[in-house]
Amino acid sequence: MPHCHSIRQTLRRHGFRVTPQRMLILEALRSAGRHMTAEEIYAAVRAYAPAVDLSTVYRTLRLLARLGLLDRHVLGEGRIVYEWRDQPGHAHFFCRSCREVLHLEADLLGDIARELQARSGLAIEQLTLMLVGLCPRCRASVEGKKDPPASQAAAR
Amino acid sequence: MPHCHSIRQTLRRHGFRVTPQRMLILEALRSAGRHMTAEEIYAAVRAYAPAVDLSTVYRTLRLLARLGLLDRHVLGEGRIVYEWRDQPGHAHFFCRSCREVLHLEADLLGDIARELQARSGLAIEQLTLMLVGLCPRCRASVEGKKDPPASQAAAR
DNA sequence: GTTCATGCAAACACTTTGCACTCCG
DNA sequence: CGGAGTGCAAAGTGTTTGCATGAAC
Repeated sequence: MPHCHSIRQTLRRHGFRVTPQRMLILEALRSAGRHMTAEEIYAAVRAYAPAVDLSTVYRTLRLLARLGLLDRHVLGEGRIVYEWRDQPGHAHFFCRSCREVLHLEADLLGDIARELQARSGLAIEQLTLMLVGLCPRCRASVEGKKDPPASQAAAR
Repeated sequence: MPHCHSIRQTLRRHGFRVTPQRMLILEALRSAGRHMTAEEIYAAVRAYAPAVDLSTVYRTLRLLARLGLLDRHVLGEGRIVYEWRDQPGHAHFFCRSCREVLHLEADLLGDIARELQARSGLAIEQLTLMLVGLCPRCRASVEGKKDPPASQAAAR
């Protein structure tokens, strides 16, 4: 666990305790290397420590997010996910067909933030670009069929 | 009600019925001219028709969003709001201090979508730019104080 | 030893669903 | 009239909270 020490420091510096639960949750996210829902994190942690409670996961995620040790994102359909804070800025793409979530390297995000900040006088601390549509695969599979934009079948 | 006729047409065209509930919900959003949560829409509609049920509001919002008659957005903290589809594209800014939501005119959104679409091969249908930070007013009010990035008090 | 954090269970907010009746077309 | 749409009640999700026990420092 490389960042282990600095994490302990961050917790202690703000007057919080270093508990196995907190370290486990961080480690689960770090080693997964992808975003996870609270439920997924709960499952991952319980593989190591079956006694950990879901409420502890929620409490811990909120704390760690506010300490800046991990990021919280709201995806396409309102699903909330967390991820280890490493990539500086990237966008999430939600495919409405296969329900897959893709990460997009978006060098644009920094530019967008700067641009908006200059224009508006806002202090932008977090920027999330959320996209919904069809991934290349699903796009190809519906190609050819005239897709009815919102047929009765599709709308329910 | 100006758009009234084309709305009826859109519903009929897809085989859905025109009901007072559906028209009331659309009208509530149109006349409000701002985004509203399901609960807010429910309250607004009940002012005119007290018998309308909350489940009908949810069912109708989902239907109308899929027909493209209104937009569904996920805001800063995961709150879901709906709004009358008029502005082509704009971003939401959530101030973490006063919890206000500001609309930003973002001419950039179109450009961003085109850029990403070209690079990635994705079919981008919906693009939401979600910002969190401090609005100019709150920014000014915390100026001077060295704000502790995540003090114990702030973190719980 | 204090105090903070956890596990447990219960409450909570928001959204969806099953069903009989209603009313649009 | 037939079936889509509604109101009602109930269940489902995902998340938060109160409290006594247990762990971190």
